[in-house]
Amino acid sequence: MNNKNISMPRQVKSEQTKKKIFDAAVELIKKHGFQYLTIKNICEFSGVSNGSFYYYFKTKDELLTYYLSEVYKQYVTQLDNPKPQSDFRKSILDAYLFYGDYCEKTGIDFISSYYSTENKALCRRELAHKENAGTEYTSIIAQTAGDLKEAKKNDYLREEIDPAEAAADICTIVKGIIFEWSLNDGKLDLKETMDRILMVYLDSLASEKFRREFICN
Amino acid sequence: MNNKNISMPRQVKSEQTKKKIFDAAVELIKKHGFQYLTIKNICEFSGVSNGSFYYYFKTKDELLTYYLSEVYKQYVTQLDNPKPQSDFRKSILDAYLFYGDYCEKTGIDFISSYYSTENKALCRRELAHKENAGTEYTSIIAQTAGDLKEAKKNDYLREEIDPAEAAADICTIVKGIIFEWSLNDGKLDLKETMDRILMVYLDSLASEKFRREFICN
Amino acid sequence: MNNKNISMPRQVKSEQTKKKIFDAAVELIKKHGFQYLTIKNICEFSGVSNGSFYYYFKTKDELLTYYLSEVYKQYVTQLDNPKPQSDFRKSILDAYLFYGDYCEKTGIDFISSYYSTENKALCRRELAHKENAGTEYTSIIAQTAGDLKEAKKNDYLREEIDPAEAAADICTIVKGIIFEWSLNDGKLDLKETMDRILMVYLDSLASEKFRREFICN
Amino acid sequence: MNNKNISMPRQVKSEQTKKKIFDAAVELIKKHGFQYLTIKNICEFSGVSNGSFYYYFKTKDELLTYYLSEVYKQYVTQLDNPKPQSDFRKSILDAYLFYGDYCEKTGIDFISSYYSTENKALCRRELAHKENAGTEYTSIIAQTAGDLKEAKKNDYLREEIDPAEAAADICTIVKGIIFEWSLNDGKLDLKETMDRILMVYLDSLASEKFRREFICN
DNA sequence: CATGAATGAGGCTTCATTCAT
DNA sequence: AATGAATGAAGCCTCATTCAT
Repeated sequence: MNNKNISMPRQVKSEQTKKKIFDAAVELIKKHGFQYLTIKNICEFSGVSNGSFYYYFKTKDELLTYYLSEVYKQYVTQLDNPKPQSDFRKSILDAYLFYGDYCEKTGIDFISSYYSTENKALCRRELAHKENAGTEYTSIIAQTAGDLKEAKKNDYLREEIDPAEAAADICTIVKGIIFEWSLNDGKLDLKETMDRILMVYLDSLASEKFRREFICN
Repeated sequence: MNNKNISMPRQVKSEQTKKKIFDAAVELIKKHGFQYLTIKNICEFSGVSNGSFYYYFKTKDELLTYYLSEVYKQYVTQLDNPKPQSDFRKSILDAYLFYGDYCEKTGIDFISSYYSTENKALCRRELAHKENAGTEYTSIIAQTAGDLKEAKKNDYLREEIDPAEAAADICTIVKGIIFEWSLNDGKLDLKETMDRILMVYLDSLASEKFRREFICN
Repeated sequence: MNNKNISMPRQVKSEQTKKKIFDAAVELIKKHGFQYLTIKNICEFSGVSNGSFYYYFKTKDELLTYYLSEVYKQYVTQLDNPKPQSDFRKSILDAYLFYGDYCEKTGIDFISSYYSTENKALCRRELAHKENAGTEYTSIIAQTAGDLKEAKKNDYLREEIDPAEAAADICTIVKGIIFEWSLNDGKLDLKETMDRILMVYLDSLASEKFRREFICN
Repeated sequence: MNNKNISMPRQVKSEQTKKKIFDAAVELIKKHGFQYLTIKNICEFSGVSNGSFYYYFKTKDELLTYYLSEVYKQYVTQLDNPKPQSDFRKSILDAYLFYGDYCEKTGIDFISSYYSTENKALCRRELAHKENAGTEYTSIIAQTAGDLKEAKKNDYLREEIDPAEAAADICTIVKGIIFEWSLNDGKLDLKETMDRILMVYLDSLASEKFRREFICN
């Protein structure tokens, strides 16, 4: 088909096929929703045979898992450059705004289908037992927890706040926001809503000391 | 079959059959989840024939629509008695704890299936245009908004807070909590999580005046 | 299709459909072997839709179970007239010769396919746990055991022989004979072989008293 | 990969690969049964590529054919040392108990799969016409027949018994036992059952003279 | 010799829906 | 009103085999 065929090493071509399958799946969900994500459709759409699909993915679920890891990789890559910030609220908010950005780019349709209560990939408890744990959320939660611990060390957090728990709770809130965004078919400013809700919540975590230093009055 | 058949007016018996189907559907979802809600199962469970099902409901979707409106009716009935409270936080929290209670009683399986991004019944925007608008949430949001407006009137809310918007945001947060609860298959203390997250958020809405009067130090 | 269609009651037609499926399955095995017994083939061959197959049989295995019960019914019917015999050897032999006859009529091809170690329908242990236990063998074994018990009561059996166990062992031997018959594609006189082997075995069960009365010298 | 590659003649390495495939197949059947014997599994288990498999075996069936001849070779080797015994019953029983032992060691799964009416390797009639005639059974039958002939020469057998036929019949009975053992997934004491059934049968072959000399009373 | 990507027919099962009775 | 037999598209997955490299 293309001029690369001549010299393309096997490995590269193989990866391309897997990518074709993956891309087809993403497109299919974006355009038609989760319920259209059938093996047959994936194969037709990607121009790959049924057998090939199962050559690359042992099962349909494995495709989803693969999706997660890919998202995670991309996420981590862009996140490599940490931006140390003194205001823990900003730092946390930024992380989630980045994720919100990703959601918007991925498209409302895909995210909408992806946010199913049956999609255990969204649930850290389930994934905790698997080796390939580490989804978008586990990563962000870890970062958030780090930020909160740092803040606590500096007495910027109210005493009774447990950084780890609060990090998980923030994640839960974000799920609510994205769920709502999906319900409203994107007719909701995702990042603005995140900003508003999270800021109210995060403000509440701050200690008096933090208030004096950062919020002034 | 039974002696009631003789004297029962047609219409009544008809309604009864419809109810049998409906009840079976509810039970089925509660006990086994949405994915078990097949026509065959409904018929077996309700003791009604396949053909009868399609006499009362043109399609499976029609049953679901009917289901939603019925659940809502029952819910509203129980909510009629409002309990005025001076601490807006408690008032709002109570409303949602009541809802959490309802969720727990309804069962994780049903709720889990119900919380789909495709279930527009959860989305106020969509329903605003329909006659049967007003789901569980529109009701609680309205109440919450009322509470917040009342609070604002008494200067218990920070100036920049918009009661209506905050009410909606709280609802979004709650969705996140229930979504998380579903993802974790109920292995999460729903009401405790609500309490924890909402209290942090609601605290943040309160004005200095409110703090002095209710939180003391 | 046929003139019966007009007045044929539902129930009858339903049974006919089930029979069509069943007959198709039997024919298919006879003509092409077990490996051709696929749902698709059954449906095409019987002119019944895929859905109908699953309306009558929950699963492919259920079809086989059904086969067993049918065989059993026929068997029992023909066996209704018991023939009391003083020589337990003859009585037992007759029962198995009858079964051998049935096998021959059913056809070597079907029996050959049917006698698979994977066909748990042939295994009494497995069936013992099911309600619909009672296959061809359980019935014959029961009868044989009865004959042997009766013989023992009359001191026609050697002391150390356990009637129940011996009945089961005879059944095992018969399986061996039919297996061999199948291996040889029927080029083996089934009933003669049964006669020869079983007689040797049964002779050995007899007591001295039996020998004196029945075998003379 | 390893240093042996350098000096190993091509042919040897070739044979090694074929052996690896073969060994993997044997192991696979022993451990997981015939239904696990897929090309994919063989390749994964043997560490040989899919393509290599088809280099050495034109088809899956060719592997099975190869398998049969190999197993037979090994079996015969172990049987070379005959043990002369005066009691023909013991001699024959021992031979089959040895075979039973072999079956147990080979594993219920393989034997279960192997005992198919389609496996003509089990049928002496078929094999008589082929070059590679002589399976496990032809060997044991020959030995048994020899034992019986010897017994007949000494007047230890009832007159009407045909040694060759009886030898074949014993083999048939054993097939029945192994078939039953397979049906019961090995939950049957194979050798005990062999002992019990064969002894009853063999007893019946014995002449009065034999009884007087060996069984005493 | 060796590799492994690619194929596609075929297997079993589920399910919403239609329609004659 | 009620029944239940009949339908067939669709779903996921397995597997022996081929072929370019």
